[in-house]
Amino acid sequence: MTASQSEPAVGSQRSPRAASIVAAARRILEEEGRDALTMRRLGAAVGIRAPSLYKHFPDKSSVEVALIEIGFEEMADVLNSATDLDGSLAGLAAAYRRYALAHPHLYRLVTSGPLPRERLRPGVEDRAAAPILAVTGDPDSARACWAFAHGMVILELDGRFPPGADLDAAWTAGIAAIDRE
Amino acid sequence: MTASQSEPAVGSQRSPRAASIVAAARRILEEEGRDALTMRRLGAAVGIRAPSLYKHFPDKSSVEVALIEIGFEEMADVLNSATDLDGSLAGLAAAYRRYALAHPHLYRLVTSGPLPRERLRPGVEDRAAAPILAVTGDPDSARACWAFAHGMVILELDGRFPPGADLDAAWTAGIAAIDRE
DNA sequence: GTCTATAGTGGGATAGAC
DNA sequence: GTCTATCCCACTATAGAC
Repeated sequence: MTASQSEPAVGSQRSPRAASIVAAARRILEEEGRDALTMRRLGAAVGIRAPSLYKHFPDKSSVEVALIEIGFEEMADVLNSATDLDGSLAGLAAAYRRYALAHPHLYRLVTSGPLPRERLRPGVEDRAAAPILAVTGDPDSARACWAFAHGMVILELDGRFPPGADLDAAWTAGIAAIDRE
Repeated sequence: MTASQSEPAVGSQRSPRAASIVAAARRILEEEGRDALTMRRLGAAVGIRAPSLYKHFPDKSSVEVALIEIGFEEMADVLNSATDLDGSLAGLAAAYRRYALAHPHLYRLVTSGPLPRERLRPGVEDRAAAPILAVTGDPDSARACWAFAHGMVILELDGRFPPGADLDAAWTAGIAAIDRE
């Protein structure tokens, strides 16, 4: 603990300027999607020119990595809270879905495509996964459970279910199956 | 039936030139991924300049739509064959996974992001979904089942499971849960 | 730490000649 | 149906002045 002031754990260890850049990046991502997050757009959002951003971050992917870490941390918080309140698989699943639907573009950034694991702060990914493992018991069931939840969410976000589909019922059916374990 | 010769159902209703363009597009997609599929690259693969492609397709997305239709049709074939041979959920799931892993980039194109349903030949999507519905019985379970399978596949393709994860075991755990229904 | 200027790359698509 | 020439766009990133 070398920090001289209390501060949010998230985004850690950076200058205030860098923190405001990450905050702006998050705003752009969440409001307009991943393609809208460009260095020009990000510079404009924070009030400087794109090239100046490179004084704070070595490249664009470093900004994205910061966002991915935030997403994992928030997911960990959300799932831990759900477990504390409820303890049921259904409660955990509902919390997972709620977070993903509330932050679709951040969820996508965190869960889709290759993950630069070596650039993440250690343990960040595991802390988000822990609540699922805790409720299912074994790792294989946890992975199956996560795959189900991720599949449901990403198909919903992508509009892949038929227009009239009852997704609550599909979630319930899936959870019931797992729970019968 | 107005066709005067026997022909593969796939890619249908187009000039031979257009068919060869789609074939080349598929090759590029499968071998190098979606980003590699550009009009310049596609023209080169088929031996003409990019602008000439626009005599055969109105735009790039039309080529992609043709590929999506092919993907759906092949998936329908694969799942129907699995059902005919076996009839078990496990057999169906294995066929689903096998096809996706054999054609990762095509699978992604078909199942990820927004789907231009109105541009697809009618029924193409439903025919791929039918075998899953047939084995699960009700639509809610079918959607849960599909979400599980898609989640497992896409997380595997994206390298999202931990390096040592036993994915066969995770599949088995998920299928066992659904089967206990 | 900010700027301007710019390099370098690549993309989709159109016009008009042949 | 193919070509050349070209437009217009957008992006990441760097150089060098201030």
